[in-house]
Order: sequence, then structure tokens, then C-alpha cells
Amino acid sequence: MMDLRRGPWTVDEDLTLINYIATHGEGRWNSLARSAGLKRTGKSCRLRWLNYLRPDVRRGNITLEEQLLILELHTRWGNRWSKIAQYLPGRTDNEIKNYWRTRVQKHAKQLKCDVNSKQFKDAMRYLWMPRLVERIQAAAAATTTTATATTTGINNNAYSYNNNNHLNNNFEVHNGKMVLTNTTTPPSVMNNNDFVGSSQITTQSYNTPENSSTAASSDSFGTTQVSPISDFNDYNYSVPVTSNNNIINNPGDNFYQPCSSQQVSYNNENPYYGLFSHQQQQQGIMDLQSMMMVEPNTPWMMQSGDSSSDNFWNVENMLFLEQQLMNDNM
DNA sequence: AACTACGCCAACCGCCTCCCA
DNA sequence: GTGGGAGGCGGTTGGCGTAGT
Repeated sequence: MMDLRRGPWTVDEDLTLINYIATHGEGRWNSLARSAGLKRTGKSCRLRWLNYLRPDVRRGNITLEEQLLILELHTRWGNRWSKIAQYLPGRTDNEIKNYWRTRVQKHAKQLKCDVNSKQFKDAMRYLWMPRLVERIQAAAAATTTTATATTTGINNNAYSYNNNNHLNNNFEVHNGKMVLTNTTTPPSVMNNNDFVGSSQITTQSYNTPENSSTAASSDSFGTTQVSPISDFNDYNYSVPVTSNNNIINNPGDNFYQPCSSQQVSYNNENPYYGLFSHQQQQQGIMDLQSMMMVEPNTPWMMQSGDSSSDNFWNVENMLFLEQQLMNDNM
């Protein structure tokens, strides 16, 4: 009650908390705070641990792949930050929430529309997300020219407690397809309904650095079973479409698709292939054009060459998008 | 150099649910 | 059944760094 500290944590406090948890484990945060001699509330200790000190917390910029995933998952679940965070290993709900508020809402502000408005959601779907896919592809293409990537099924992703040596991507590209991978503990509360529709959920060992070299199958090795609930490895990331390429607005169980040769993928001719139906593309571009017409010099019309990581609606993109739609018409 | 505006993000707050006595 | 504690979650705030003037 008395003499409780607030505000930023000191290095000493951090070390005290880390050492205490290393010895006694986490949980029962109020008594933990008292026992460890920290003049903090249990809540404060819990938050500090989960959002900052936890060994597997991932720091640094949100990658393109993560941005894409956040946008997609937010369209499904809204502000369910903790649920979204479950799909971005190493990222905290706080971090994702901050990303959304600072970056995404900034764009909505630039567009002079509400972040929850149809206008803005269309802008995300028809501009931002395709642009992200395109950039991810471009980056992947650059990578694959220097590396001989093979697709054999399960990836060997070592589960690691080293902050900098894991979790760099939830996606990898194999044979030109975005493949959702998971390199750490899958969501502990995930159930099958959250995930794959028709495909079989299998269990999988998550590997310590010691056994990572033997992780090329879904067999259990009997070592360090972290949370073998569902197999995150080797799922294509794609915007789900029906057989006639109509986008599934609420993908539900079909969102993450298992790898298969029939998987809709992106190609060089039309990066938006499989993303949106022709009608939706038409409607989307018309909506966006009408937005642009209102105020042609709105600040979100960035100049090309701006390399801002989340700048997606520059003149180049708009022209490119329009060109693609015109080609589609022919 | 000084000041201001703005973006980022760690931390806090309040409400809710769950669990257990 | 119920009251209280613990933990979880989403919204909000405030401090710090930096870019702009």
C-alpha cells in the first residue's frame, strides 16, 4: 500500500524481477512483488515481465509480413489485441495495439476518414494489403536469387530464447508462395476452430536449440514439448478466394490454407490475382478514386521514392493499380 | 541554439472474468 | 450462492526523442 513505486522501471528492478522469476517462476504476481522486494504492484510486475522482460519477447520494427498479418487479423477480430498477438509470436498485444494506433490510425487520419469506416477498410484491402504482398514478394524474390530455397514440408525452426536469433519472420517463401511459419510457441489457447478448415491438425514438437536439427518431421521427439496444439508450419498465407476468385470476406476456417499445388498464388503478371474479384477491384478503385477526387492534394498522396515502410498509397501505387485493373478488363 | 510539434511506446487505469474459499 | 483476490484485456496517458521551424 505505502511506498509503491510507479513509472519507468530501473535496471535494478528489472534484474530483481528477472532473477526472482528465474528462481521461483511467474504467477501470483502480488505475492511475487512482495517476496521479491519490489515496491511495485503485482500488475505492474506482470506487465513489465510480459511486455518487456520475457525472454521470447520480440523487439524491433514490425516487419512487412507482420503488418500484413495484423491488418488481416484486425479485419477479422477488430481490437482483440491479445488474440491477434497470439498469431505473431514474440509480439505483445501492447505492441500491436501501439502499432495500430500510431501507424494505421495515422493513415486513417490522413485520409480524413474513420479507421473503422468502409472507405478506410477498402483502402486497406485494395491498396495497403496488396502493396504489402507485392513488397514481400519483391523482397522474397531478391532473397531467392541468392539462396537455393527448397520446399520439403516442415521447416527447421529452432525454438530459441535468444532475442535476436529467432522470430524474424512468420512467413517464408517457398516456390514463390508465401508460407506461414511459426518459429516459437504457438498460441496456447488456440483451438482447431481458429485455424485450418478441412485439413488435419497435427501435433508438432517445438524444438530447443539442442534438437532443432532433427525437426524435419512432425513426429514427437519427446523433448521439450512446448505446446503441441497445432502445426503452424507450412501454411500458405493468401487472401482466401472462392473457386471463381471471389474474395471471402470472412474467411473463418479457410483463411490459413495448407500447402498444395492447387493453392492460389500470386504471379508476376498480376500481383492481385487471387486477391480480389474483378468486380471488387472495380468497386474498390472507384471508391478510392472518389476519395481522391474530393481533395486531390491530400497529404497521403506521397511522392514516389518515399521509402517509409508503411507508405503504401503513393502515386506509383495508384497508377500501378489502375494499370492492373485496365489489363484485367481486356 | 531554443522552442515547438509530433510520433512512439512503456506504463498505468478501470473494467471484466475466472477461480477458490 | 457469494465475496474477494488474481489475472487478463482494451483504452488511455505521459515522458522521451526527434524533426521541423
